[in-house]
Amino acid sequence: MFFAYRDFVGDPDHVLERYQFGRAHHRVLHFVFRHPEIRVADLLDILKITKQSLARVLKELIDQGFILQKEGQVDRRQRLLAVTDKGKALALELAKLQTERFARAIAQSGTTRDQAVRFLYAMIDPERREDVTRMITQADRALRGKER
Amino acid sequence: MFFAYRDFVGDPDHVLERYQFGRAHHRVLHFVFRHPEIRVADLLDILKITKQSLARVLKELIDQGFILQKEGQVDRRQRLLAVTDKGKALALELAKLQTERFARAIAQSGTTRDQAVRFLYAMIDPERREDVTRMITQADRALRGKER
DNA sequence: TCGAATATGTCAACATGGCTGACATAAATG
DNA sequence: CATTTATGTCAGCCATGTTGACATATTCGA
Repeated sequence: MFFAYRDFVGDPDHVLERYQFGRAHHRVLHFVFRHPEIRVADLLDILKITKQSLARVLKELIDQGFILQKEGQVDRRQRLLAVTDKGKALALELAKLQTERFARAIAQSGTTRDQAVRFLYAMIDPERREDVTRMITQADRALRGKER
Repeated sequence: MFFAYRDFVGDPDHVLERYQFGRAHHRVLHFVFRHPEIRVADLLDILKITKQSLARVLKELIDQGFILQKEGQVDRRQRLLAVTDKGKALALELAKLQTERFARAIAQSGTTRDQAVRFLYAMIDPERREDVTRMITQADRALRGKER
């Protein structure tokens, strides 16, 4: 698990160096990409970090034009986050590396995609699985928000 | 993968707090446990960190009596590392948490242990897989060393 | 046997990405 | 209008990684 994860995050790490970014930037970019118009508070909730930690990383992503903020129309206190075209391109480039590794691993191991996914999912704390599903499938508060 | 790994290392993290240890200590303890009489250089090679980074963590593990050093008989420059009984107990306690999670995940996902292992293995960079196997199976330079 | 290479330790400075606490501002809400 | 909420920001701390430089003991090769 340790080595699999190390190499899994290794591919993106190389690309991120080009922009002087680290893994923290990747995570932020990823979830903002998956959740257009996400609120800062919800992003913090997903990442389980403090807003002070997020601030530094987010600022760099915004400064370099990968993410932009806009005022919420409904609630103007909110700064809704979304990736720019540039951000989308990078997010996709990074995701591609990881999904390719994943696909290769499945092919080489003779497992099915479904089994691998179910196994990884089952490694997560039971009480967190639902939350994780929501985060991944982005059937998120972009939708839930509208019901509020 | 991100969430699975996060929770996978989460269990040990709680236990390690008791001793004011972090993940770095866990990794060192784990590999020293798996490789009795490992040389410092080989440990650095496994962990892929610098000796300065290792030094701090290792010192704490030695000071608190989890690991001990002894002079190599063959080469007296070497400081061979091994866990104490106390270190063994902690290593086993931590390993138990993770193997239990692993076993549960396998049972719940309907995958076989073999498939899950092969999948994780296949996630590793092909050129590193052999090394990783050696590290895990501890058919290590404890043996290889004798051939030198 | 002596000089070079090796194994390890250690000092100092620095980067990254977490953390806490405190406080500011603007907007929403009861 | 007072309070709560969403966000931002300042300042300092911690863990764990990095590089570079240098010290010491020991082994090894010419």
